[in-house]
Amino acid sequence: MTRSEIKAFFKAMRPYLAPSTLDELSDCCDYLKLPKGTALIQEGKRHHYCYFITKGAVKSYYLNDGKEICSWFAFERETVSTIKTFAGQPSNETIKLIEDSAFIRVNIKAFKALAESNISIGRLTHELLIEHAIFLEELLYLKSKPGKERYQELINAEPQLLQRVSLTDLASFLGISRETLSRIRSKS
Amino acid sequence: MTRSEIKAFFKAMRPYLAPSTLDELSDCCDYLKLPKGTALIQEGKRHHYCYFITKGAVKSYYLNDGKEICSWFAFERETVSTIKTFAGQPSNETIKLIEDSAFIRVNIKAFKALAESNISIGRLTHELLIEHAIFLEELLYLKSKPGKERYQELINAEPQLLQRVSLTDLASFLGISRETLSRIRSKS
DNA sequence: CAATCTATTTGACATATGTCACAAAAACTA
DNA sequence: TAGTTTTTGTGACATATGTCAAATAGATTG
Repeated sequence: MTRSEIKAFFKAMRPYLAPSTLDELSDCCDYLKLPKGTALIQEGKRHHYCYFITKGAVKSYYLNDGKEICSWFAFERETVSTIKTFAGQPSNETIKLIEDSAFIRVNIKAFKALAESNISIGRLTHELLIEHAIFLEELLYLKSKPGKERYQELINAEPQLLQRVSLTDLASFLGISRETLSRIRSKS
Repeated sequence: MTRSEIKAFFKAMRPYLAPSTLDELSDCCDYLKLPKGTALIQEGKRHHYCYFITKGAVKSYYLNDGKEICSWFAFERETVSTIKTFAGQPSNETIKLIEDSAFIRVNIKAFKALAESNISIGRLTHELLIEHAIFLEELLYLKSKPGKERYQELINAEPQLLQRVSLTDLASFLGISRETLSRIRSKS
């Protein structure tokens, strides 16, 4: 992916970013492709990058009694990091690729420095934080419902999930057992 | 509460705020006392203020099939708003006082304008957003556990909750029925 | 393509939790 | 304080969900 493609990516994401801002931003970025199964961020470790998915898919999870609990999935054009990473603290989640994927990667320190010197990048990080919080609130709302409704609402809102996420991961995300998910699906 | 008490409140909250910044900030604030039961923010409506609790307690909830589902509680020195309110959108939660309470109130537009003109207020709003996101992630983590553990971890982390929150609200927050909470409590 | 491995489905069963009804306790109110 | 309302606790029961084991389907590899 060329530098001008990186700029086009951010321009599509936030049309308000001026050409000079896109120059500054893309200077801090690099591009990388990684195979399915790679861990982008690991539970318990500090990381220094924020990622934007240009192709592929990831899941975020943490371990509870040795069992993976999925907290979310992300796909093309979505921003991927953990808030703890953003805050400079060790992550409490692992982010792993569930497909061969490609990312634009930004160093968080450089990103924050830019945000302080360039007001529209400041606006971008502010908006990313607000969107992340809204996303988390929607997750909480979803998770407050009974399992059956959780599945149906989710599939209604994002039918493409079923094509790209294993039912095992989906069940753990929904907070129900694989078997229960299978039964919910066979009845509807 | 006098203007200098308001300044002292923010100074205690963020020691990095300079006297001149505290002046600017406190100019946008007012102070108000409200009785138990008052709704600070209502589901479906747009609101224009962010609150800081100086005394008292609130709960946030939304309705599902006519039933209240508590999403969080907040107490002295905590910041109270909804992220949707912050984003200028109608709130999807109602925030109601569960004790007679007192607040410092800031107009969100003025707060955001200050954040753009004064870099340390910008830092403050940025930090508030990050803390809110971390708070939501911890809630999600808590809610991914079985009901019994949710209760025990919560009471372990915040024993004072039991003194200030009704068991009905606590059960709805934990996502279990009142009766189940009562049984969990009587066994432990 | 056969062989192997992984993911998903199904059955049987135990258990946790919700619901409803009612009792007891506590908090308000006049 | 007595009466009323609200909150909390208990019992009985139905049901949803988890767990374990095994079968089936699907994917991957040589």
